[in-house]
Amino acid sequence: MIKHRPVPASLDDPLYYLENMDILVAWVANHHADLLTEQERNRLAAFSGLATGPRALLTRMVMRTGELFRADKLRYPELPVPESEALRTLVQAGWLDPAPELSLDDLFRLFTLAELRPEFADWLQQQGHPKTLGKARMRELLAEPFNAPRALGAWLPGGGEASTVVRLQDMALFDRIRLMFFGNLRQSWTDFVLVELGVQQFESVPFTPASRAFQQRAEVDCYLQMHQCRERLENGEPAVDVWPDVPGPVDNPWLASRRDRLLLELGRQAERQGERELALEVLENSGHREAQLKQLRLLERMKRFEEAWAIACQWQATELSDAEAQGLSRLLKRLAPKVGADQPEPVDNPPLQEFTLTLPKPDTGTVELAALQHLGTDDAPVFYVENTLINALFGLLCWPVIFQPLPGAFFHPFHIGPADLTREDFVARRQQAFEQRFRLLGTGAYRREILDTYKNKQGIANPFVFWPVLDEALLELALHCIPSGHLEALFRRLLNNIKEHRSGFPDLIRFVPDAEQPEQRYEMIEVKGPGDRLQDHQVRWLQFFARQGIPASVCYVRWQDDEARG
DNA sequence: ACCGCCCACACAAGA
DNA sequence: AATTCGACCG
DNA sequence: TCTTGTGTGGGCCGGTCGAAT
Ligand SMILES: [Mn+2]
Ligand SMILES: [Mn+2]
Repeated sequence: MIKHRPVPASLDDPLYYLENMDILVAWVANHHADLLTEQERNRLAAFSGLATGPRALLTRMVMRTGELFRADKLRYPELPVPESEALRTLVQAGWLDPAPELSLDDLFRLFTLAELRPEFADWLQQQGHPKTLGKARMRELLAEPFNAPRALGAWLPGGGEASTVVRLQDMALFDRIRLMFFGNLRQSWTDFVLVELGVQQFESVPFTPASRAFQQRAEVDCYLQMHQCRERLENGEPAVDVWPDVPGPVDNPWLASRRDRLLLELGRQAERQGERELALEVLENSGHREAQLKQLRLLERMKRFEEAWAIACQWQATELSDAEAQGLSRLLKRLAPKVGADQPEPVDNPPLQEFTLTLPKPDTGTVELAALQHLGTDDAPVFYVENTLINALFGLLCWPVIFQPLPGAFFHPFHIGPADLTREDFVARRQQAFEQRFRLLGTGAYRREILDTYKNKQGIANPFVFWPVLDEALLELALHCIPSGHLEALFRRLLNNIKEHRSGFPDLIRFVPDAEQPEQRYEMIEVKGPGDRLQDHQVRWLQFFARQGIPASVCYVRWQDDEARG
């Protein structure tokens, strides 16, 4: 029987992890063979040809961190053969290097302080260091004099024979197939297990065997190369050294936006490392909004006002998102006097509702909870929901649209949402389906629909639904109190830019189910403690609420004790 | 749905 | 000596 | 004083066990 969908192994099988690996390898060999080199295909075939014991042990190593392992730390009683025998086979078949060169760092990761201390005791004593050095300090001291890699026998001539260290040879290949299968490197073998355990549930969306994350090998290579760049940055490597290895501009929009984000991070690091010219170049090459703004701010700080002004003006002449307009107008306001231009006319932002509360400072709990306690009554209960409520109402109403089996949207059984969720054309590809769901808001059928979906899909992952904060009573209250016209306005803005508009909602929502006016049965409240301030995207939602007549306000909290002093 | 986001909070600098 | 941290596991 | 920018820290199954401080 041909498997159209990889199904995780039962955990009753003691070799469940091997079955999962076999499933993944077979899936890749069947559906991604054209993205592999001849050599890689042969290697995978050789893997599948290994006997159970060695294959299982190799899988265990692939699933663990790093490439180096002490043989005496590989203890897997479920194997059908002794570990030593499986190891021999793997060495003979070229999967393991039995005598790898180890750096000092490798050595210190593999062996404990107690094991290392006697080996370096004499040397440290000669240098006049105390015997009780910690592991990190000891490694620092040894780093320079012992910077050359050595085989284990040369590091530990005394006690070394008790232990062997092996190096996994083909980790890059296993990372590559994991990437091709999942379409990312954040998911892994453990996703199979979490599903079996019931910790995670994913919607079952049909996908054709032909649907996959990558169409060309060059795309996979590009992803892997950018991933390496990011890792190097995280390890503190200077931005100048990483920049030459960043792939050039790419056509694939998904990879292009990943590249934009990488360049933003690279630019940040460059700036922090004092490489201003590099930062400018890198940020200019990123299409990311924050990168563009950062480039302008850096020019401003370097007093290159004319340059910044020119770019900013050019940018402002294009179609701007709310966020761009917001960031750009702040810049233009500062730049105008520097270049002798007129102050740009201020955009007429609607005023926001505000009020101040003075509360006793609670010993425990957050400022949001303190405000909630104070504001909530039996007739007007208050909930601390932030983004979760509106997002959930949207996710539940539009469930079938979100999980519509479009080409390229789903390609393995472990998707939280469609792969193209934050891509430019996500909504356009589903416009009719969304409109159809929104029509339910006009007929009143949406309440039933949302509550039914809440019951039927309980616990199943959805990028808009955070299950632990929801319950039926909250949903019913929300559906009673929030007019459907408001919901439609909120949902349409959300769809307008999912990435930017799924967050920034106020902390609290207050329901007044018995209010006369249907428009006044609820109110959203953003709480700000002393020293906190509204974030940009919070302001943008609040301004939207104000323009739409959606009740919302900002609650500034002061602590009673501070006030006496202040 | 990309080791990233989504929040509050802390500190600095310039107007 | 007691606590914190992280790798590993199902 | 206000505004604005920037950097930080926590939390991501839950439990066990070894290692480090
Ligand atoms: Mn909040
Ligand atoms: Mn708040």
